[in-house]
Amino acid sequence: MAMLRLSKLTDYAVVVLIRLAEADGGIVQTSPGIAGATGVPEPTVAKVLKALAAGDLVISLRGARGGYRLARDLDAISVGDVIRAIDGPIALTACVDGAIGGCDVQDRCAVKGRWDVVNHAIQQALATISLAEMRRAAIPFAFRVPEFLPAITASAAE
Amino acid sequence: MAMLRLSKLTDYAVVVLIRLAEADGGIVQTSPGIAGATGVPEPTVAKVLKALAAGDLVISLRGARGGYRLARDLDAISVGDVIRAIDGPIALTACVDGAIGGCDVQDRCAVKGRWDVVNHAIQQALATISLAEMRRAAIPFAFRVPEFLPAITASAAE
DNA sequence: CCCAAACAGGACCAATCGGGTCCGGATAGG
DNA sequence: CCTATCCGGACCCGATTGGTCCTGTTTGGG
Repeated sequence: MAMLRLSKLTDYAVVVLIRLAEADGGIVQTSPGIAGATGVPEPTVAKVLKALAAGDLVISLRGARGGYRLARDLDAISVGDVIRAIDGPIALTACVDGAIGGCDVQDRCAVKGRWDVVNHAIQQALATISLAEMRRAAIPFAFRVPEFLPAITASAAE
Repeated sequence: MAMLRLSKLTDYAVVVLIRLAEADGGIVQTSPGIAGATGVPEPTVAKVLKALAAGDLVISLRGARGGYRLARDLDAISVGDVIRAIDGPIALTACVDGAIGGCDVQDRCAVKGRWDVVNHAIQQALATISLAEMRRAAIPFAFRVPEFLPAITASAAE
């Protein structure tokens, strides 16, 4: 029903990353700790953290007293980075240029590289928004105003 | 694997719409006719056409000698329109502001309206690109080289 | 020196969703 | 009046995702 399937895992990733930022300063946090603080199930948190670590968005400290730490400031992490770390590379259909196989109507298919343009526009839009902006846009429940987006309209204009 | 799941049905929709435009001028085309011309299975074409008609992108003429006709010029149809007609409203997760129910951690969920910002940016990007532009970016079968798409990088970059 | 805590990296299962097909009903032309 | 064609469902199958678990491996503390 929705096209922007960021899969809910990505949503959790944002929650986890912001939680990680709120108690930053080099302080490592464990998976169960973050799970308890965010309400996300522990195994899921662990899975998300692993993907985030593989994408170099967080640093993992192994062993006892280990945990996770932000690799970069939230300002340096874009939404596209998170999506790419969780859901893999951002591509449109199976019909995109790098597709392996599956499009059975390739002979007639008139949309070979067509979506690349759209793809590029999306990626640029995603690269524009940082997690810091998303945290800023998150209103602590009480002050939420439906259509209030100060930062983006100016910066994402082009 | 891919986040921009425009589901392939949307891809077909673009093919069908462009096919519809190539023989426009008030000439109605039948589902099997379009299917034969594009290589897309007939039932799928019919399904796509229905969704397109429901989204007011094409006009359906019922009865014998009936068929489909473009409702607007390709220049007036954006990619977002097509996606919205096929995949429904463009939303990110089930966690978006208008979600009915499903997010079980709503109490702790710190990303209430956060994705709306990203969502808006995406929609704006999709509204910018028209089908006419996508047709322009398509290579007419002859210049198509399997692994090598020289024309796109040059012509679409502009 | 040994044990506990915590990450790594898989495999694995269940459920949801999308892709695709088909059928009866309505409608308009011949 | 008959036929061709669209309409609007329901329906099934496959794929993908969400979520869980288990077995190492590493590191700090007793």
